[in-house]
Amino acid sequence: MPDEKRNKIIDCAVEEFSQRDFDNAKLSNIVKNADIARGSIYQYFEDKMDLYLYVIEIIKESKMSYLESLMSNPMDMPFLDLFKEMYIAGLKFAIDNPRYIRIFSYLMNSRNELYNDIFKKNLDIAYNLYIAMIDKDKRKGLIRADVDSEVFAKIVVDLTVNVSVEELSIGNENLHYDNMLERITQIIKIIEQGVITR
Amino acid sequence: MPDEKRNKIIDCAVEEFSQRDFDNAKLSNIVKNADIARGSIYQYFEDKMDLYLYVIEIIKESKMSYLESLMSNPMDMPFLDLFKEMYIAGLKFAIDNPRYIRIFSYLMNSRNELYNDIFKKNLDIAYNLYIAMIDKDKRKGLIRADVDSEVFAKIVVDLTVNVSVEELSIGNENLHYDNMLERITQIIKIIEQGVITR
DNA sequence: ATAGATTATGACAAGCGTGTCATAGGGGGT
DNA sequence: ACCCCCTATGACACGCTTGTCATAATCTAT
Repeated sequence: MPDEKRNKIIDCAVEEFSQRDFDNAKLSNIVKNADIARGSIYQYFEDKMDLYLYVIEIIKESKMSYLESLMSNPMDMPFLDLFKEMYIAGLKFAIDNPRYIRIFSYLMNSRNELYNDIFKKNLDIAYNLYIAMIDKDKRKGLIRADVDSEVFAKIVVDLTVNVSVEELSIGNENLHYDNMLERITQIIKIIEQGVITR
Repeated sequence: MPDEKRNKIIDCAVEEFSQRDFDNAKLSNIVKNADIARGSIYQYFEDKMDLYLYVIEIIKESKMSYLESLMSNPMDMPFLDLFKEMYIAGLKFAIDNPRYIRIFSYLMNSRNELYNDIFKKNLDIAYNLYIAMIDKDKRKGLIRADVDSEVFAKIVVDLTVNVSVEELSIGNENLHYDNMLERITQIIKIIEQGVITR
């Protein structure tokens, strides 16, 4: 399990899976870049899928570390504050780990069972958490009672999902922290106040 | 070019491409379902990609027919009215053509050159049109001047893109017109008025 | 130094896909 | 009835991939 070589394999796997989706990623490229024999990979991993899942696990853990501080007690802050913090955390993660984002992007877009296992589940959890928080804010009088909680939560989920993935996968180079911070501020302003003249 | 058989091929191609992305779609399945010989397909189409692009073209035309009435003079109506109409048109298209939606979904998520050619270009056009319309509404006093036009346009594009694709690709069966109409009404309400207590 | 166990290697088998092509089949005109 | 042209056919060549496995190299313990 522990190994210098293992890490090289994983690094090259991350590189390959960030350039091609699972089906199109080639073990041959990975072994070539890692400078090992084809057979060696099977010393460390069951098969291609096993290697892939290992990479996914690493990414999930990394992403979690960015969100940890927020998730400790999410119900303590107003929903829109949490949204902003999560957006920013996701942004930092994306900036720090562009390869991870591309891998997630491919996975998210594959829409197969894997997607459901890894993503959909978490999005549903977030969606339901959001609804609960929105309802709490309604009771506190922070959010208007006539706003549809589910629709609002869905909008937020949609926007969150699109953040990093879209920016990076299009090969956008102007993903700078300050630009993005300005953008999330504007998004939240629109969500808070709406767009029409009052 | 004109043929009964050609239509059968196309129908089976639509079926196959709606179940698998381009790479995973198999010509073998198409010819099997169309009940023709493998070689026959090459009588009508250059290769797999040629067939695919033909299908994409059909879908684009179909989608256009749903949007046509709206696009005649889009600048005549307030932006949010146009957004609502487009959302509804997209919805009708999705309900009428679930297979087309899945094909588009796969393409949209592939994020390769093809995506850029077929999708990105159109989204950029829409995005810029939206910005122009938002600015016009600002001048008319319908939309507040302090709203960031680009961010607003981007939110709308994001939401529009996600409509049909997301609903259908997740295999959602509760994509009913009335539900969706209610939803877009709520979305627009949030965008118009915001969510915070005033 | 040596035996034995563990790990590395890369040629190769097996599978699966597309696109081809020699051959067969079908009209329509004479 | 015959010929000719055009379309249909499906076996097959070719390419590309993953995972295997006999063999070689390396390490470890005595």
